[in-house]
Amino acid sequence: MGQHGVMTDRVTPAEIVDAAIGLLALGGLHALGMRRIASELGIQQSALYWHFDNKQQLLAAVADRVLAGVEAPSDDDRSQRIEGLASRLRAALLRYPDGAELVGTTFAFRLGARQPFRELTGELERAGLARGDAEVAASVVVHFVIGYTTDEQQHHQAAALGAIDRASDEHPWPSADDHFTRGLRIIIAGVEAQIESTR
Amino acid sequence: MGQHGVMTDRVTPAEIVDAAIGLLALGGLHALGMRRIASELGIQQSALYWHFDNKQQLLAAVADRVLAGVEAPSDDDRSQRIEGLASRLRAALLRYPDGAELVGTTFAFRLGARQPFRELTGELERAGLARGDAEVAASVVVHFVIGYTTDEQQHHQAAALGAIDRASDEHPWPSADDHFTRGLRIIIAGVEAQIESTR
DNA sequence: AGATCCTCCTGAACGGTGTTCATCGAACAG
DNA sequence: CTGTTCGATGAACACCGTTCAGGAGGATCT
Repeated sequence: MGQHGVMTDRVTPAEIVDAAIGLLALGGLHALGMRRIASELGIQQSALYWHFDNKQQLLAAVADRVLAGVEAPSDDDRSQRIEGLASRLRAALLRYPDGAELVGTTFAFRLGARQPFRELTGELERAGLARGDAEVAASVVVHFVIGYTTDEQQHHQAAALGAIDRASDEHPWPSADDHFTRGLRIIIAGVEAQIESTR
Repeated sequence: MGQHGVMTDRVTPAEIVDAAIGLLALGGLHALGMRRIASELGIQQSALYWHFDNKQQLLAAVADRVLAGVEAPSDDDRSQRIEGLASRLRAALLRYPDGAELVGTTFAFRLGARQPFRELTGELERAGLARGDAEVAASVVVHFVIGYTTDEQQHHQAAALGAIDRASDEHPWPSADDHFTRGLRIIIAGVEAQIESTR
């Protein structure tokens, strides 16, 4: 009835995700190769394929970890709950380089990263929207958050990698958070209007 | 004063983009490798680097071609012009496999694909929004169109590649266009509300 | 106790990828 | 005819994700 013996040197999926998160923090998606992850664990790359079917599924597990703990604040005002959830989602994406792109790809492939979308959908159903309408509205919010943040991170990294004209830059760059919040509020106004109209 | 002699076999950037577009139509982004493009032209891969600094810039030229001719319809109603522009943008992205992802990456890198964004911004400025507000609102629209369509195309191709549960699918799949339009109208309602409030 | 099974990993290989660089031919200018 | 510049070659470099036969070792069964 062993379950485990002592069994050091063996590796669990959770440890693999830990190592991957560490590399993501240091070098972004570029550093997240199978060989790099494996060598971080003192393991052969091919060993990873015993725990995950392919790289995409490993990345999906990483994306889920990036989003762990993202949930709506318990505010009295519904708009504030939605805005809070979107802002926390954005903050989670910004915590790691390429976080937004990673989550975006995983979300599009339907391999994970769907918890915030589901929470948003639930919130909107509770507000009186039909299931389908709630999903549509939630997808508007989620696509904006992911898309805007991907854009911002990719531009940021491209600029850091040199060779970008600071002069001809369209976003002169203190105001990314402000732009994001203003865009988000436009969306929320539209959502609230629809809730109003179906009530 | 030669300009050109006869000069067959030599290749222009436009011809390279033509070949790339052809491959994109057949096999999506996966088929868009430097070797594939070069061999389509009967050329060595390394020759492409004389015309483009790197693959990203070549892809940016392809993305601009994908978006060629996307412009707002001349409708009396401003909301209809915005909705029409967004729908035409979406149609252009859907014309090629991976079109949305290609344009999204190019847009984020600021290497091209910005014409619809600029047109949208102009439209909103003409409606009375300040420059910054117009850009924010335009980015909400563009990010939704690109994000939603990327999602749709990626899911579509993942499903076509087998191994997806049709039963546990969250979008039961006749209604992608309808979902898109409904999401777009939520956004436009929010934008119109802001135009109203600043007038 | 020995034989078997199953879990987890190794080591090597396969077929790709984007990018660089020395070299070279052909076309043009003076 | 000489020199320069454009445009292309072909080989190499340093990676990448994925597959697969095999082996080590603990768990289970007889």
